Amino acid sequence: MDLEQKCIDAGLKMTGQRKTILKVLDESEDHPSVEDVYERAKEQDSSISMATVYRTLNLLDELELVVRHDFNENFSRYELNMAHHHHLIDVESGDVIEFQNEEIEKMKAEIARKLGYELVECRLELYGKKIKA
Amino acid sequence: MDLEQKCIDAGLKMTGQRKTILKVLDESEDHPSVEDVYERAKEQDSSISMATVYRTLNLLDELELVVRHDFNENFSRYELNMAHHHHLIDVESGDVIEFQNEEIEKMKAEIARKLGYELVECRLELYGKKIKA
DNA sequence: GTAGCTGCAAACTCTTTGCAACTCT
DNA sequence: AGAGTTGCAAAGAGTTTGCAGCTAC
Repeated sequence: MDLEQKCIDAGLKMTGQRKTILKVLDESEDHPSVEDVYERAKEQDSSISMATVYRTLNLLDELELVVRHDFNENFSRYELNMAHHHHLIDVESGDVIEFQNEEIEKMKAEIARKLGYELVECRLELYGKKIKA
Repeated sequence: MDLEQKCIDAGLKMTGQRKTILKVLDESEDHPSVEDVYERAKEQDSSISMATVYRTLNLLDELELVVRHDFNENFSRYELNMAHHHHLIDVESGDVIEFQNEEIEKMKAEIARKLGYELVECRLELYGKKIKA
């Protein structure tokens, strides 16, 4: 099921601006900031406003179609909520690498359970320096 | 308290305000926001200003005497940089529980290494719901 | 037709900063 | 004495919101 359909199912109107923003997110291979999304959306629809980008990203976040990140910056970054994964941030270049690890997933749930909690969500971010070959 | 000594060693002047803020941090068992630190510091020195609290926390962060957190809120929380640990945040009450896990520590470093990185830092936060007994 | 959406600008929140006065060393 | 620190108020950055007009359904 595609993104637009999920929005419609959630009761959202499929306006041109929303289509544009969804397209931008879908085409982004990185983790764009709100500003980034705004810039990219403007290329396709120059009348789009920052307020709409904020409102739309907040809606998508509530619907959990998008994941909001905060990589120790003073603004948010977004990405589509696809396969569950974590991030390694290159402290020198700012590059973001995605990874998954089954063992860690199990361990997280296990730790939460031992503390008397059911794991709802989690953030794991590694910050590293590239090893020179 | 060798916190003060560490600050002096770093070349900071030990002003009354800084002593107060260090004391507040040392006595806090939670993860106070800047506002919290300010309120608690004001109880001991009513003339202290928000600007000084911000400036001091930023300095302590640079000296790595303090760790800045951002638990998906739109403001920062701080705690003294003591033993390395992670946090489980109760999504219903906002309570923060600290934990450590050797196995996860090893795995983190291992994952980073496999991706060609030397682990410099890391954030692991679990968000959970209390399991009713 | 109307509930919901949009752009604009103003407002808000958290944080930083310029400046003149003050204080630790 | 002098460099560093402070409080104040103003400025900044990121984000939210009230409103009047517009649009998808």
